Amino acid sequence: MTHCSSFLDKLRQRGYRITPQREMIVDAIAHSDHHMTAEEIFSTIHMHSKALNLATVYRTLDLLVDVGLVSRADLGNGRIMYTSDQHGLHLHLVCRQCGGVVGADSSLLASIEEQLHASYGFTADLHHLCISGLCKSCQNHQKS
Amino acid sequence: MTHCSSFLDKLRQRGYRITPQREMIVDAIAHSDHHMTAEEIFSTIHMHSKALNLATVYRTLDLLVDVGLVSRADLGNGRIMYTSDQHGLHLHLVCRQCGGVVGADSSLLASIEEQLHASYGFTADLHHLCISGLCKSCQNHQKS
DNA sequence: CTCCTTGCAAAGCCTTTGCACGCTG
DNA sequence: CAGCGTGCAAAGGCTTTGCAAGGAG
Repeated sequence: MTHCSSFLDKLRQRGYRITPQREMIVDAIAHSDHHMTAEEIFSTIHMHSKALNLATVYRTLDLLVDVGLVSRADLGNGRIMYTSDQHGLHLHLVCRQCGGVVGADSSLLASIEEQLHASYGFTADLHHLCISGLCKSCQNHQKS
Repeated sequence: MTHCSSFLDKLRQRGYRITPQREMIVDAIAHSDHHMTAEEIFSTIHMHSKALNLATVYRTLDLLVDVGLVSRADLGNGRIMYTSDQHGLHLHLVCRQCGGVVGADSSLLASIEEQLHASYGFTADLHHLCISGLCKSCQNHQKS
Protein backbone atom coordinates (compact mmCIF):
# COMPACT_ATOMS: atom_id res chain seq x y z
CA MET A 1 0.00 0.00 0.00
CA THR A 2 2.98 2.26 0.26
CA HIS A 3 3.77 4.71 -2.46
CA CYS A 4 7.44 4.07 -1.93
CA SER A 5 7.92 2.04 -5.04
CA SER A 6 6.06 4.50 -7.22
CA PHE A 7 8.17 7.28 -5.76
CA LEU A 8 11.33 5.45 -6.57
CA ASP A 9 10.09 4.59 -10.02
CA LYS A 10 9.43 8.20 -10.72
CA LEU A 11 12.89 9.13 -9.63
CA ARG A 12 14.38 6.47 -11.83
CA GLN A 13 12.31 7.66 -14.76
CA ARG A 14 13.76 11.10 -14.39
CA GLY A 15 17.23 9.70 -14.46
CA TYR A 16 18.03 9.99 -10.79
CA ARG A 17 19.94 7.23 -9.12
CA ILE A 18 18.39 5.19 -6.38
CA THR A 19 20.64 5.10 -3.38
CA PRO A 20 20.01 3.58 0.02
CA GLN A 21 19.77 7.08 1.43
CA ARG A 22 17.10 8.10 -1.02
CA GLU A 23 15.19 4.94 -0.36
CA MET A 24 15.19 5.56 3.35
CA ILE A 25 14.09 9.15 2.97
CA VAL A 26 11.33 8.31 0.55
CA ASP A 27 10.27 5.53 2.85
CA ALA A 28 10.12 7.80 5.85
CA ILE A 29 8.01 10.39 4.07
CA ALA A 30 5.71 8.01 2.31
CA HIS A 31 4.91 6.19 5.53
CA SER A 32 4.24 9.26 7.55
CA ASP A 33 0.78 10.73 7.44
CA HIS A 34 1.84 14.07 8.83
CA HIS A 35 4.33 16.80 8.19
CA MET A 36 7.92 16.35 9.19
CA THR A 37 10.85 18.68 9.32
CA ALA A 38 14.10 17.74 7.66
CA GLU A 39 15.50 17.24 11.13
CA GLU A 40 12.67 14.88 12.09
CA ILE A 41 13.08 12.84 8.97
CA PHE A 42 16.76 12.63 9.67
CA SER A 43 16.44 11.49 13.24
CA THR A 44 13.65 9.04 12.43
CA ILE A 45 15.92 7.33 9.99
CA HIS A 46 18.97 7.78 12.14
CA MET A 47 17.43 5.58 14.81
CA HIS A 48 17.96 2.50 12.74
CA SER A 49 20.65 3.54 10.34
CA LYS A 50 23.68 5.73 10.78
CA ALA A 51 24.34 5.84 7.06
CA LEU A 52 22.75 9.19 6.52
CA ASN A 53 23.71 12.79 6.76
CA LEU A 54 21.47 15.79 7.37
CA ALA A 55 22.81 17.52 4.29
CA THR A 56 21.70 14.56 2.22
CA VAL A 57 18.23 14.83 3.69
CA TYR A 58 18.03 18.44 2.62
CA ARG A 59 19.32 17.64 -0.84
CA THR A 60 16.95 14.75 -1.32
CA LEU A 61 14.03 16.74 -0.05
CA ASP A 62 14.78 19.51 -2.52
CA LEU A 63 14.93 16.94 -5.23
CA LEU A 64 11.61 15.37 -4.25
CA VAL A 65 9.96 18.76 -4.14
CA ASP A 66 11.31 19.60 -7.58
CA VAL A 67 10.04 16.37 -9.00
CA GLY A 68 6.69 17.06 -7.41
CA LEU A 69 6.49 14.05 -5.13
CA VAL A 70 6.74 15.99 -1.93
CA SER A 71 5.48 19.36 -0.94
CA ARG A 72 7.16 21.86 1.26
CA ALA A 73 5.11 23.85 3.73
CA ASP A 74 6.49 26.78 5.59
CA LEU A 75 4.71 27.06 8.91
CA GLY A 76 6.39 30.28 9.77
CA ASN A 77 8.91 30.59 12.57
CA GLY A 78 11.32 29.11 10.14
CA ARG A 79 9.70 25.72 10.51
CA ILE A 80 9.72 24.08 7.14
CA MET A 81 7.87 20.83 6.87
CA TYR A 82 7.59 18.21 4.20
CA THR A 83 4.93 15.68 3.28
CA SER A 84 4.16 13.25 0.59
CA ASP A 85 2.13 15.03 -2.01
CA GLN A 86 -0.13 12.03 -2.46
CA HIS A 87 -2.71 13.07 0.04
CA GLY A 88 -4.53 15.78 -1.87
CA LEU A 89 -5.35 19.10 -0.32
CA HIS A 90 -4.40 19.76 3.25
CA LEU A 91 -5.24 22.59 5.53
CA HIS A 92 -3.07 23.13 8.55
CA LEU A 93 -3.98 25.26 11.49
CA VAL A 94 -0.84 26.42 13.18
CA CYS A 95 -1.19 27.83 16.66
CA ARG A 96 0.91 30.92 17.08
CA GLN A 97 1.14 30.31 20.80
CA CYS A 98 1.80 26.66 21.39
CA GLY A 99 3.11 25.95 17.91
CA GLY A 100 0.78 23.00 17.55
CA VAL A 101 -0.46 21.97 14.14
CA VAL A 102 -3.98 20.73 13.59
CA GLY A 103 -5.08 19.23 10.34
CA ALA A 104 -8.39 20.52 9.07
CA ASP A 105 -10.91 19.54 6.50
CA SER A 106 -9.70 20.82 3.21
CA SER A 107 -13.10 21.02 1.57
CA LEU A 108 -13.16 24.69 2.41
CA LEU A 109 -10.33 25.19 0.04
CA ALA A 110 -11.91 23.96 -3.13
CA SER A 111 -14.02 27.04 -3.66
CA ILE A 112 -11.11 29.31 -2.93
CA GLU A 113 -8.92 27.58 -5.41
CA GLU A 114 -11.51 28.11 -8.13
CA GLN A 115 -12.12 31.71 -7.30
CA LEU A 116 -8.47 32.59 -7.24
CA HIS A 117 -8.02 31.03 -10.60
CA ALA A 118 -11.04 32.76 -12.06
CA SER A 119 -10.34 36.18 -10.62
CA TYR A 120 -6.58 36.40 -10.69
CA GLY A 121 -5.37 33.67 -12.95
CA PHE A 122 -3.47 32.46 -9.94
CA THR A 123 -3.03 28.72 -9.57
CA ALA A 124 -2.91 28.24 -5.86
CA ASP A 125 -0.81 25.50 -4.46
CA LEU A 126 -3.15 24.40 -1.72
CA HIS A 127 -1.65 21.03 -1.07
CA HIS A 128 -0.45 22.33 2.21
CA LEU A 129 -1.91 25.64 3.11
CA CYS A 130 -1.03 26.84 6.56
CA ILE A 131 -3.16 29.22 8.53
CA SER A 132 -1.85 30.73 11.68
CA GLY A 133 -4.00 31.62 14.65
CA LEU A 134 -4.87 30.55 18.15
CA CYS A 135 -5.93 27.01 18.86
CA LYS A 136 -8.78 26.05 21.11
CA SER A 137 -6.79 25.21 24.18
CA CYS A 138 -4.58 28.27 23.97
CA GLN A 139 -7.66 30.43 23.81
CA ASN A 140 -9.01 28.82 26.92
CA HIS A 141 -5.77 29.34 28.76
CA GLN A 142 -5.83 32.98 27.84
CA LYS A 143 -9.20 33.52 29.43
CA SER A 144 -7.56 33.32 32.80
CA MET B 1 -4.25 60.89 6.64
CA THR B 2 -1.39 58.91 8.04
CA HIS B 3 -1.86 56.64 11.01
CA CYS B 4 1.56 57.58 12.23
CA SER B 5 0.36 59.74 15.03
CA SER B 6 -2.16 57.21 16.25
CA PHE B 7 0.55 54.58 16.17
CA LEU B 8 2.82 56.71 18.26
CA ASP B 9 0.01 57.58 20.64
CA LYS B 10 -0.69 53.94 21.18
CA LEU B 11 2.93 53.27 21.94
CA ARG B 12 3.02 56.14 24.40
CA GLN B 13 -0.13 54.85 26.07
CA ARG B 14 1.51 51.55 26.65
CA GLY B 15 4.43 53.22 28.29
CA TYR B 16 6.92 52.91 25.47
CA ARG B 17 9.21 55.78 24.75
CA ILE B 18 9.06 57.59 21.46
CA THR B 19 12.48 57.79 19.90
CA PRO B 20 13.48 59.13 16.51
CA GLN B 21 14.16 55.58 15.41
CA ARG B 22 10.70 54.41 16.36
CA GLU B 23 9.14 57.37 14.64
CA MET B 24 10.98 56.63 11.45
CA ILE B 25 10.06 52.99 11.49
CA VAL B 26 6.42 53.65 12.25
CA ASP B 27 6.42 56.26 9.54
CA ALA B 28 7.88 53.88 7.00
CA ILE B 29 5.33 51.18 7.74
CA ALA B 30 2.33 53.41 8.02
CA HIS B 31 3.05 55.05 4.69
CA SER B 32 3.61 51.88 2.82
CA ASP B 33 0.62 50.12 1.40
CA HIS B 34 2.41 46.86 0.89
CA HIS B 35 4.45 44.38 2.82
CA MET B 36 8.05 45.12 3.60
CA THR B 37 10.83 43.05 5.01
CA ALA B 38 12.84 44.31 7.95
CA GLU B 39 15.68 44.84 5.54
CA GLU B 40 13.53 46.90 3.20
CA ILE B 41 12.27 49.05 6.00
CA PHE B 42 15.79 49.55 7.14
CA SER B 43 17.17 50.57 3.76
CA THR B 44 14.20 52.79 2.99
CA ILE B 45 14.92 54.76 6.10
CA HIS B 46 18.63 54.51 5.67
CA MET B 47 18.45 56.51 2.46
CA HIS B 48 17.71 59.68 4.33
CA SER B 49 18.99 58.93 7.78
CA LYS B 50 21.98 57.00 8.98
CA ALA B 51 20.79 57.03 12.56
CA LEU B 52 19.34 53.60 12.52
CA ASN B 53 20.51 50.05 13.02
CA LEU B 54 19.03 46.88 11.60
CA ALA B 55 18.83 45.36 15.06
CA THR B 56 16.68 48.27 16.13
CA VAL B 57 14.36 47.67 13.22
CA TYR B 58 13.90 44.08 14.31
CA ARG B 59 13.32 45.08 17.90
CA THR B 60 10.84 47.77 16.99
CA LEU B 61 9.03 45.49 14.62
CA ASP B 62 8.67 42.88 17.35
CA LEU B 63 7.32 45.52 19.62
CA LEU B 64 4.79 46.76 17.08
CA VAL B 65 3.63 43.24 16.44
CA ASP B 66 3.22 42.63 20.16
CA VAL B 67 1.21 45.78 20.56
CA GLY B 68 -0.90 44.73 17.63
CA LEU B 69 -0.20 47.64 15.32
CA VAL B 70 1.68 45.63 12.78
CA SER B 71 1.29 42.13 11.55
CA ARG B 72 3.95 39.74 10.55
CA ALA B 73 3.47 37.51 7.55
CA ASP B 74 5.76 34.67 6.72
CA LEU B 75 5.75 34.23 2.97
CA GLY B 76 7.86 31.14 3.12
CA ASN B 77 11.42 31.01 1.85
CA GLY B 78 12.30 32.70 5.08
CA ARG B 79 10.82 35.92 3.82
CA ILE B 80 9.14 37.62 6.71
CA MET B 81 7.17 40.70 5.90
CA TYR B 82 5.49 43.35 7.93
CA THR B 83 2.54 45.64 7.33
CA SER B 84 0.42 48.07 9.17
CA ASP B 85 -2.46 46.15 10.65
CA GLN B 86 -4.91 48.91 9.83
CA HIS B 87 -6.03 47.46 6.57
CA GLY B 88 -8.25 44.62 7.69
CA LEU B 89 -8.00 41.20 6.17
CA HIS B 90 -5.50 40.66 3.44
CA LEU B 91 -4.96 37.78 1.17
CA HIS B 92 -1.60 37.50 -0.49
CA LEU B 93 -0.86 35.35 -3.45
CA VAL B 94 2.81 34.53 -3.49
CA CYS B 95 4.23 33.17 -6.69
CA ARG B 96 6.56 30.30 -6.03
CA GLN B 97 8.42 31.00 -9.23
CA CYS B 98 8.93 34.72 -9.55
CA GLY B 99 8.42 35.48 -5.88
CA GLY B 100 5.92 38.17 -6.70
CA VAL B 101 3.16 39.01 -4.28
CA VAL B 102 -0.31 39.89 -5.45
CA GLY B 103 -2.94 41.21 -3.12
CA ALA B 104 -6.31 39.58 -3.46
CA ASP B 105 -9.80 40.27 -2.36
CA SER B 106 -10.13 39.01 1.16
CA SER B 107 -13.86 38.46 1.07
CA LEU B 108 -13.18 34.82 0.39
CA LEU B 109 -11.71 34.54 3.81
CA ALA B 110 -14.68 35.53 5.87
CA SER B 111 -16.48 32.23 5.45
CA ILE B 112 -13.36 30.29 6.20
CA GLU B 113 -12.73 32.17 9.35
CA GLU B 114 -16.21 31.33 10.59
CA GLN B 115 -16.02 27.71 9.67
CA LEU B 116 -12.68 27.18 11.31
CA HIS B 117 -13.98 28.70 14.46
CA ALA B 118 -17.14 26.66 14.43
CA SER B 119 -15.55 23.35 13.55
CA TYR B 120 -12.24 23.49 15.33
CA GLY B 121 -12.47 26.29 17.83
CA PHE B 122 -9.53 27.74 15.99
CA THR B 123 -9.34 31.51 15.79
CA ALA B 124 -7.56 32.10 12.54
CA ASP B 125 -5.34 35.08 12.18
CA LEU B 126 -6.24 36.03 8.65
CA HIS B 127 -4.95 39.55 8.62
CA HIS B 128 -2.27 38.43 6.28
CA LEU B 129 -2.84 35.01 4.94
CA CYS B 130 -0.35 33.96 2.31
CA ILE B 131 -1.12 31.43 -0.34
CA SER B 132 1.63 30.13 -2.51
CA GLY B 133 1.18 29.09 -6.10
CA LEU B 134 1.92 30.15 -9.63
CA CYS B 135 0.96 33.59 -10.84
CA LYS B 136 -0.62 34.30 -14.18
CA SER B 137 2.49 35.40 -16.01
CA CYS B 138 4.62 32.56 -14.73
CA GLN B 139 2.03 30.09 -15.94
CA ASN B 140 2.14 31.62 -19.37
CA HIS B 141 5.88 31.45 -19.48
CA GLN B 142 5.78 27.80 -18.57
CA LYS B 143 3.58 26.93 -21.52
CA SER B 144 6.56 27.28 -23.81
C1' DC C 1 34.14 3.01 -16.04
C1' DT C 2 31.69 7.34 -15.66
C1' DC C 3 29.89 10.68 -13.07
C1' DC C 4 26.00 11.20 -9.92
C1' DT C 5 25.67 11.16 -4.67
C1' DT C 6 27.29 11.31 -0.26
C1' DG C 7 29.64 12.88 4.01
C1' DC C 8 32.02 16.29 6.28
C1' DA C 9 32.89 20.68 7.54
C1' DA C 10 32.75 25.28 6.59
C1' DA C 11 30.23 29.11 4.96
C1' DG C 12 25.83 31.78 4.55
C1' DC C 13 21.74 34.07 5.73
C1' DC C 14 18.63 36.20 8.60
C1' DT C 15 17.52 37.19 13.24
C1' DT C 16 18.48 37.57 18.10
C1' DT C 17 21.21 38.80 22.09
C1' DG C 18 24.73 40.93 25.55
C1' DC C 19 26.63 44.97 26.94
C1' DA C 20 27.81 49.71 27.75
C1' DC C 21 26.45 54.30 26.38
C1' DG C 22 22.91 57.77 25.45
C1' DC C 23 18.49 59.80 25.43
C1' DT C 24 13.48 60.03 26.80
C1' DG C 25 10.18 61.31 30.09
C1' DC D 1 17.91 61.33 37.17
C1' DA D 2 16.25 56.54 36.46
C1' DG D 3 15.92 53.29 33.34
C1' DC D 4 14.42 52.24 28.67
C1' DG D 5 16.28 52.05 23.93
C1' DT D 6 20.18 52.07 20.75
C1' DG D 7 24.38 50.67 18.28
C1' DC D 8 27.77 47.39 17.73
C1' DA D 9 29.40 43.04 17.29
C1' DA D 10 29.11 38.43 18.26
C1' DA D 11 26.30 34.39 18.69
C1' DG D 12 22.56 31.31 17.01
C1' DG D 13 19.75 28.21 14.29
C1' DC D 14 18.81 26.26 10.10
C1' DT D 15 20.13 25.47 5.38
C1' DT D 16 23.35 25.40 1.61
C1' DT D 17 27.75 24.57 -0.60
C1' DG D 18 32.68 22.94 -1.96
C1' DC D 19 35.34 19.16 -2.31
C1' DA D 20 37.16 14.58 -2.42
C1' DA D 21 35.80 9.78 -1.80
C1' DG D 22 32.36 6.28 -2.86
C1' DG D 23 28.72 3.77 -5.17
C1' DA D 24 24.92 3.27 -8.95
C1' DG D 25 24.07 2.13 -13.59
